[in-house]
Amino acid sequence: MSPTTKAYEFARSNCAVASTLDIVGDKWSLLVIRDLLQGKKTYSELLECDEHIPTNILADRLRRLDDAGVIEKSAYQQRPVRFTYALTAKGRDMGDVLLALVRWGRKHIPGTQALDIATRRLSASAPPTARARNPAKPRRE
Amino acid sequence: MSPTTKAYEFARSNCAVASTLDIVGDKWSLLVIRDLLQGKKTYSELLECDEHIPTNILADRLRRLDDAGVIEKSAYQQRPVRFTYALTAKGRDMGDVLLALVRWGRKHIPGTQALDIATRRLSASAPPTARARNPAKPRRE
DNA sequence: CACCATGACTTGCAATTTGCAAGTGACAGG
DNA sequence: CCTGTCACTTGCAAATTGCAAGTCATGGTG
Repeated sequence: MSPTTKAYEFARSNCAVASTLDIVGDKWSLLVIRDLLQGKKTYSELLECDEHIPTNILADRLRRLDDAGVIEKSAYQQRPVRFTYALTAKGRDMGDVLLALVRWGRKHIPGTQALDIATRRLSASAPPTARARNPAKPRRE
Repeated sequence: MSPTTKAYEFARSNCAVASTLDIVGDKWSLLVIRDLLQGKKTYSELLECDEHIPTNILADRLRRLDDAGVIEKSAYQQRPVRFTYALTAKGRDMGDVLLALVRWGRKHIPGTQALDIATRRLSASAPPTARARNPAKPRRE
């Protein structure tokens, strides 16, 4: 078996939040879902995200999300075989989580941008986030 | 300085989702916020969650969340000094993210329970989650 | 045919981060 | 003095990340 991850095999508790985090609770999964929601389809497109996801991590996350039934992998051509990744209905429902994250980020982290899809649905809320004082702690030494 | 974490020092991109995940994008942070939202206040109360958070991880997450301005630590008594942790307004706004996660979990992961607060706000949606077939992959060998 | 190019990954490996167990420091009570 | 509680810290081994480089199938070009 691959040396990359075998974790998330069973739930930490029956709490809906904890169980959901068992699936997408890491720094990358939701970004992959974000990109798929925005129309990216292939491995190489997903690899080019602004956050520079490492290729082995992307392969691992796609595997996990596929296992969890959040996305679906399918070949769109043979010779040479090439794949497409797409969200399932289950995955598309993550859109609400993404939207909540965007709203929070736009409201509390100065200088952050919304997603294209989110922008359309966010319409009137919050101006272009005026770069200003961030109420974060002065950093403990 | 402590050997526990120094990461999350700068944003991976200006995307609101990515920036928010830089703060709460791990398996534990949102569970701590969940518990604070549900009324837990002290370190030892937080330590007793169903998911068994390791004590060093809890200490680290509280430090991070405090640095990020999501929670606030304050002494509620001297001699001996004892602390209370509470969400700031910024932290309370994470409630929407939690709610989205609960809704997704309840809808797509059989056998999961909602939070107390969420239950009140979730009222009519979805029955007590009828334990049934989970459309997850049959596990690649 | 030789050579370069894609697309989609895998492998190696060092640097972080987890997770578990045990230890510490400041008191309070008996 | 001994035991207990709260709030953490330390030590490590094990798991996960992140970076660079390699692989494999096939297609195109000269």
